[in-house]
Formats: sequence, structure tokens, C-alpha cells
Amino acid sequence: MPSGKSEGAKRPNPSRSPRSDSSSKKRRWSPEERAAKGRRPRRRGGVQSDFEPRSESRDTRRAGSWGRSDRDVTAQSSPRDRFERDDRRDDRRRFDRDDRPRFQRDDRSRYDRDDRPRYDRDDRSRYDRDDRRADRRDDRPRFDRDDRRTDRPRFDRPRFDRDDRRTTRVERTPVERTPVERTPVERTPVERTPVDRTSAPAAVVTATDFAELGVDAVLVDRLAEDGITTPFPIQAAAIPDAVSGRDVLGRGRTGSGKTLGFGLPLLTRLAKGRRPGRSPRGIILLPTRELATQVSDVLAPLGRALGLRTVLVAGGMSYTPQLRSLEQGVDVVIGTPGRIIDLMDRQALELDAIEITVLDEADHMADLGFLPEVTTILDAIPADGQRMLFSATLDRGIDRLVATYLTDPSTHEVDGAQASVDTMTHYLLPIAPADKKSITAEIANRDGRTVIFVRTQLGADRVAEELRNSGVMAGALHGGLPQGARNRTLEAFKNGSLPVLVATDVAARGIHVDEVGLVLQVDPPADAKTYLHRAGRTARAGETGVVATLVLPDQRRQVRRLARDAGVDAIELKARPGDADLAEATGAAETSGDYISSRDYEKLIAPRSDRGPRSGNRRGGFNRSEGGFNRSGRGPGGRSNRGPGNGKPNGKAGSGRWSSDGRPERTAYHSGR
DNA sequence: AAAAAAT
Repeated sequence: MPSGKSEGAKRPNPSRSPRSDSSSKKRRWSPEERAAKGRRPRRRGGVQSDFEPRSESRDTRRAGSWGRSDRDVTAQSSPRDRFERDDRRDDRRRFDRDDRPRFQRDDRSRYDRDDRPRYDRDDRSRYDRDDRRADRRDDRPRFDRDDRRTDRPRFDRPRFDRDDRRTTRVERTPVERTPVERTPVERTPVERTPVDRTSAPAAVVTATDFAELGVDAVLVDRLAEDGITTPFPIQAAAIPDAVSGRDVLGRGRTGSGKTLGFGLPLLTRLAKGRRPGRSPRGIILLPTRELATQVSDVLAPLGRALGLRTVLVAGGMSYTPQLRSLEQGVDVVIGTPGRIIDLMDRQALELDAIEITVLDEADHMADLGFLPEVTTILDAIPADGQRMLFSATLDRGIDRLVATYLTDPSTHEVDGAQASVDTMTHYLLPIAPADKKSITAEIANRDGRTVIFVRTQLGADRVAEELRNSGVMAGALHGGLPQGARNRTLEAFKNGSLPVLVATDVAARGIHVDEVGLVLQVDPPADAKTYLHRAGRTARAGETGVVATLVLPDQRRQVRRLARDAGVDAIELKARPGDADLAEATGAAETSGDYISSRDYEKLIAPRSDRGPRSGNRRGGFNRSEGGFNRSGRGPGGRSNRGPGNGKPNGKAGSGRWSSDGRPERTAYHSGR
């Protein structure tokens, strides 16, 4: 087998492995050879692309034009375009594949590898993995997967739907669903699209109290006891249709009162058509346990006033109370998808008597990670019932759910998906990477409640710990914590003993805490929707609030764009530690540096001495009765680590039971100096 | 990436 062109040496190129029969591998043609044989130049896998003959002179290429397609030339002529494209993976890939000059490529990868990300990335991914494994490894994934597989067939159907949806949507929906019982009278065509798009809600709101909206008189009285007499815009808009039994899509900005928007009509309708039987007739699905708990806390007392029983069905909590409630019979299930399916599998929960279904944070529930479970539940619910989807950001993502599960919904949007313009101030804070920790600490050290958002669970733990090391009392909240710790941390934050909450996006949506004066995004949000939801933890129900986002040099473009997409008019303010500007904008204050031991923190979050789940009479999200609280702890054992005098019997803290719920004692004893 | 069920 003569090898094409010998260079004198007989040995094959040592870098090429021999074939299995130990004959030498065929040598690649050089570009010139390829050309001579009428082949097109190789496009990948070789070094030759740089030597490819081109029309442009070398100088031209050096000047930055690697393009030979019109596209690239265009891109080159508009630097802005080029950069924007550069941000996107697809394009990056395209550049790689094509003939991007080598120096560019090397440049980038060297930057990636060496500079910023190295320990960041390595550390993080390693920890993340471990973290995840610790959380999930042995038990969950296998089941999850199996579960999902069984879901898939069911889930494939919607995909099928997707193609059909546009054309057959109108005919198809009625066919699949059994004819609706509701009388046509209730569905006046005129009411079909009462979209209230207005930033001046008062002009549109006609009803001045809940009774006029059709809410049950008992509920109206009960609400009045709490001082709730005037409906918020989203409530005024959505409640009448919802009470009449129509399917509803509701969008109202964060903190605008959506919970009552669907809760009141749900309870009103169930109270009206009382029906014997133990199976629940209403169900409300939510994406996080905290949110489910909160909604349950709001609606349980209202339901009780009507003689309607509710049950909170969410993971991480004891089965027994949930099972017992279901056994005794409940009217409304409020919960998260996983445990609901769990109890369905155990035959403890039947959904075949459900008349009203609500998806809160519906766009999130339509996310890929949630959709299978959500559809599993929706498929188990009789098709002729009423369905309501609510969120601050209702976007196209819910189309499939709407097409499959809703009939002729009426849509109510109030103030669109935007942040409230007049009560929220947004800052983008470009900072130097080296300042990130100290600026975070200074901002967190402000007076009042602060929520800090980070991207990962590990990040939440780390930032909270760093803050305590700088003398700022802060606690982490994320899905990797035991449920008990999650509850107690949030409770401490609500009652004021914990001024700073460092959270993942588990707390991005829906969670209501009064008087959160500032939201600080240490990691930028994943998208504009997340920006809005995170921001919505402040400036709730008429309060004012500040949203500050730290921006590292290479995040500027991305974050500006996010803010723009979120419809936010943000002020950019370059920040250095100690800046007067920063202090004025955010209330940032120099930290004491007096480190707070993990022990002092654990005391703060320690389990209450009286066991048992939550006492039923906890006030829900709509009270504004919280008093003030002390600022961050100053110094080890600082007095402010104790709860404030707000009546919480927290005295028995130090019980040491904290470690018993499986959380390893942190070795926080490396002081930052 | 996070969240959501644990036997």
C-alpha cells in the first residue's frame, strides 16, 4: 500500500494511531491536494482552515474580517451586532466551526480558562455536584426518572397538540373535553375579552367593595375584620368572571393581590354549591412549599369562616396531618405538585370531584421542569371544571396549558407584567470583582429588611456566611435545606429577628414579607421575568422599595438588557465600597467586621421548643402589623441576635436541636482576617 | 440553575 507522498521517512506520523490490522492510516490530503482532486476544502478537524486560500489579503483579515459570507461582513460593519451575536452560543459555535482566525479563538479560551472563572468555576461545579448528590443521589433521581417516563406518553400528546393547536384549537378543545355544564348565559360574548390595560386602575375599577364583585357576604365580613375592604385592581377585574364560573387568565404585577383574586371566587363558589362527600372540590397548585404555605395561611381562615376545610399538601412536611385531613374530608387542597402526586399514588387523595383548579405562578408551572407533574395532576381532574391561571408574568409559555385545559378563558391584565413604576427604584451597580464581597456586606448592613438573591444553593450558604463573618446577621434560604430550617429561617425573617435573607430563586416568586426595603441581586437573574419576580419582593402593596443589582464588568451588557426587557428604568451607579452615593441610594453602611459565629446564628434559627407543625392561626400575607427590628448583629453575642420584643416566645433558643435535622455544623471559624 | 416526593 504505497503511501501517497513520502517525505523520506517510512514511519507513519506518530501522532496517528495505526489501524487495527496495524497497517498505517491513510494520510490526509493537504488542502492543495484536495483542490487538485476537485474536493472542497476541509471545514473542520484540521488546521488547514487558516491556510485556506482566500480572496482577502492577510491584512484585511487581521483587521478583523474573518468573514467571507455577507453575513459576517455585515456583522463586522456593525460592532454592536457583532458583540451581541457573540454572546449567543449558536453564533459562537458557528464562528468556531468556520474560519475564525486562530488568534481570536485562542484568545477567548485562554481568557476563559485562566482568568476569572478558574476557581470560580472549578470550585462551584465541584461543590455543586457534591451538593446535589448529597441531596438527591441515592433516592430521588431514579424515581424521578421512572416517574417521568410514565408521564412521557401522556406528555407526548401535548406535543402532538402543538402542531394542531393553531388550526384545530377551536374545534378540538370542546371535543376532547366533555361538554361544559355551564350555561351559555354565564358566558356573555361581550365579556369575552375584558382586558383592563391601565396604569391608572382607579379609573377602571367600578366596584368599591368585594360584595359588589360577587364575593360571599361571609367572606366580605371576614375580610373587613382584617381591614381589607377595597379590592385591588386585579381583584376587581378578575373576581366577577371567576365567580361566574368562567375560566380565567389573570395577570397582575407582583404584590397586587392575586391570591385573593382567585381565592375569594374559589371559596365563594364552593360555599354556594355545597355538596356531600369527602373528596376535595377545589385545588390550588403552587411552585414552592413556602408559597403553598403562605396561600394556605391566607385562605384557611377565610375558608373556615364558610365552613370550608383546606389542607396544605406539600413536601418536606409530615404525612400524618395531611393524611388525616384528607381522611376526614377537605374542600380545598393547596399544595405543590410532588406531594400531591405522591398522595394520589397512595390513594389518599382523589381528584375526581374537583370543580375548580387554580395554577398560581402559572408560567413557572409551565416550565419544563414542572410541566410533566402539572399535566399529570390536571389530567386527573375532571375536564368540565373551572380553571384559573394566575401570574405576574403570563407569557406565551402557558399557551399549551391554556389550549389543552382551558375553555374560552377571560383574560384580565392589570398593569401588565411590569414592575410598579412609581414605588420601585432600580439601580444597576457596576462594581469591580474584588469589591463584590464588601459591597454586598455594606448594602446588607443597611437598616430594615433586605432580601439578597443569588444563583445557587451553595452561593446562598456562602454569601450568608460571609455576611455573618463581616458582622451582618444573615440567613440562607434554599431548597437544599431541611424543610424545618426553611420554615424557621423564613419565620425569623418575617418576625424581624433576621434582617437579611440570602435566597435562591426559591424565594423569587410570591413570597410576601412586609417592609422589605431592598432587594439586592448579587447574581444577575436568569431572565427578565425572574428580574421582575425577585424585584417584586419589595415595594409590596403600596410600599416603596429599592432593587439593586451588582454588575460585574462582563455582565454589563447582559444586565442592561435584562433591565430593559423587564421594562425597568434603572439608574446606573458605579459603586466602590464606602461611596456616599451608594449609601444614599441603598442605605449601605460600613460593616463592623465583628464576626457573628455560626452558633449565634443557629440560636436565632433554632427550632421552637414547642413542637408540632404550625399553629393554625398564623396570620397570612396581608397583615402589616410587624413592628420594627434591630439592625444586624454587632459583634459576637450582640444583643440584636435575640429576637426583638415582638412577643415571639423565642427565649428557649440554644436548645442545640438544630444539628439534629441533619445539617452539618459549619466550620465557620476562619475569621475573615 | 432551581424547584418539586420520598420509600
